[in-house]
Amino acid sequence: MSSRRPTISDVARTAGVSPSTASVVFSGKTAVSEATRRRVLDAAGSLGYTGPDPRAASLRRGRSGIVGVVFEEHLGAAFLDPVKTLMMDGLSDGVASLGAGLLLLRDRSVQTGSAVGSEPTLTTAPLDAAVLIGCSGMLRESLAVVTARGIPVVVIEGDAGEGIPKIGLDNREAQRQAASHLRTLGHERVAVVALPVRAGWERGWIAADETITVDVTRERLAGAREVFPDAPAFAAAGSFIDEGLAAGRELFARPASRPTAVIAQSDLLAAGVIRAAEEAGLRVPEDVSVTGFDGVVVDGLAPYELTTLVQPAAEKGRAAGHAVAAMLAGDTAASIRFTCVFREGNTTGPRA
Amino acid sequence: MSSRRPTISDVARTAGVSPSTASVVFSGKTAVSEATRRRVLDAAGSLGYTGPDPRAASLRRGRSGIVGVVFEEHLGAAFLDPVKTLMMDGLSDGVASLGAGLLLLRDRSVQTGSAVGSEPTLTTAPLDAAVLIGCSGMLRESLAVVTARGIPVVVIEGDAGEGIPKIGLDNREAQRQAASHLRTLGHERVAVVALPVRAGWERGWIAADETITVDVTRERLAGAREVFPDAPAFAAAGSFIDEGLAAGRELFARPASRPTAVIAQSDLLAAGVIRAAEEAGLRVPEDVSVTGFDGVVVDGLAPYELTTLVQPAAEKGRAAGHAVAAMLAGDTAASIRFTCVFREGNTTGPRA
DNA sequence: TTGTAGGCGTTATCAC
DNA sequence: GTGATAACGCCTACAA
Repeated sequence: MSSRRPTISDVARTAGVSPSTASVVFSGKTAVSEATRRRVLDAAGSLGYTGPDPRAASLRRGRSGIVGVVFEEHLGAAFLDPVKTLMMDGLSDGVASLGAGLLLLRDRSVQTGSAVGSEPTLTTAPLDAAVLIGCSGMLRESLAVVTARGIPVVVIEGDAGEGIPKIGLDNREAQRQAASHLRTLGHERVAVVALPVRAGWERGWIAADETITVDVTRERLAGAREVFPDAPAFAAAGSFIDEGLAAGRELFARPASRPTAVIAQSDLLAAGVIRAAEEAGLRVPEDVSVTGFDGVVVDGLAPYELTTLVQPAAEKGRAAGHAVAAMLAGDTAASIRFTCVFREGNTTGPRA
Repeated sequence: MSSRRPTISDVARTAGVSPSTASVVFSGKTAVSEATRRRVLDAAGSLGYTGPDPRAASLRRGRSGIVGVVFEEHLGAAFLDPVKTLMMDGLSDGVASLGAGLLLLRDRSVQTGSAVGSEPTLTTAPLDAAVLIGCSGMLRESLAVVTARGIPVVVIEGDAGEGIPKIGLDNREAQRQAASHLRTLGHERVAVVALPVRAGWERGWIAADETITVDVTRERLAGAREVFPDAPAFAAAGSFIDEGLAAGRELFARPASRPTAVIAQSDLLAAGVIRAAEEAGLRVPEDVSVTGFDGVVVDGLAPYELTTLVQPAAEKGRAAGHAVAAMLAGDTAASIRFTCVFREGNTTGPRA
């Protein structure tokens, strides 16, 4: 009935060896005679010692074995986004080689209204490294925190500036391909349904492109604008079917100005736009063509197969994991830019 | 160009105060005169000190602010399961009040083939508490590790035995309802498409019910058997549409023995079974009725609305979070059993 | 309000 | 192969 949990010293004492020897038995860093080893293990067993306290070990080692994954949004929202889901999958693979675990974190700036200092964050979590995801303006802030702490950082889909490895896509070029495809089909009145313009954005028309702080949104829009310089753009509040639906309703509201094609910046948005079209009595692709982005499987899109850009989401995560591992090993990690693959489905067709 | 990161002592020295005073400035545990406070903060700024090292702080405090979430499967698979996704959402809410973050962990027993001791696990992660999810046989092992470490633990969907709070569903009773519904419709030849029987299970017919180590699977099957004692059961290798498809093909292979109704233990499996039915030229629900379980939105199920049991997935997560918080506060947490709601869709109908 | 002292549990280093 | 020693960086009684 000891009042506290046994420590490695207790074990060592019981086994009749020094603490350092006992430590070595558990870490395996140095050879130990089989006899000693046995005695230590037995002592541990009889004392109910289950191994070194990770807190103490990580203080001593300077490593916690934890990689933070910073999401801008509410975690639930992150899980609901199929692209992020795939990325996490790859990321968990990527850091596994490192022997690290993933700690889910929300961005600081999102933690409004919560009790001061109670949240465990970028500032207070015992991280070996951090991966910032799907970033934007928030990025600057989180990045500042992390770099100030001297923690290696990798950014996925966002620009972090000098010396920060970033894993991204050829967003602009890819989106341009989709736009070209539409132009080839004869479309001229094209509208864009964009991802959020910045954190906390409410949906609405994008007035000035310069106000866009989210890199992905800006780049994809730029790609579309290369082909259709005057295409109006309506930004959603997030990558959800419902947001696409709302945006679509807006686009199809006035028959006179209705576009013959819509470039959605994500598959989920595209799915919503298609629903809005159906709602408005428009056929896809006969009356209106729709393109997506991501190449993920979408809910209830049944008869349709989106014309979209397939991105290697899981690969991005894996690459980020490897980059982190490299940095932790003292190497420098290079930025990587993945390429999207255009895939034609049945949601685009010749202009009516 | 100091060779190492500044510590709180460095800051204190620079500010001309004692380390403890500096510490207090950062923790806010005690009042500090505005002047001292300023000086300390200034010193910190000039030294590039970004706050207490979490590793040291957590050693000292005995708390890391991290709650482990243990998945049996590959993390990616967990993310692909909508039920788990919802649960994580609720869980992240639930522990937020605690000021803790979620560390994603894979179960020990699943880590086959990886380098020995390199993985950060239940054994080595600095956890304040753990939540075991969607458990089964693995549970015993993980549980042993965690309890041996003296870490508070909560189990979602699984039996952990004495004194371990568990968050679950009325699986058996709920599944019995669906079965009754089918019998009311006149069905007699009913088959069950079950969730995995144990970790690492390959799909196949369940020979003996006693071999089922996964609680959810066993309970739901028991519920179905209350109404259809002789219903054959085919267990999938996971809760995926493709698995349901494979199972369905098996069920519909021999016309002579084909069931008129299928009880699937998850909505995803049900969706797959429906596909298999279509493939076999069977109409749903005219030729074969199908019930699901979970009440989540399913991919491409378009014209169908599953007859299913809606479970409060997010609530379960939230409850687990609260339970963890309670235990950490020294209170005892009670087990909770949520109730599923039967929802009739258009995938069940009278026997042909 | 501020300072002093001691230890949280481990492990790296180096000598034996 | 084993042991003594010294941090790792912080926090919190308790004393002043």
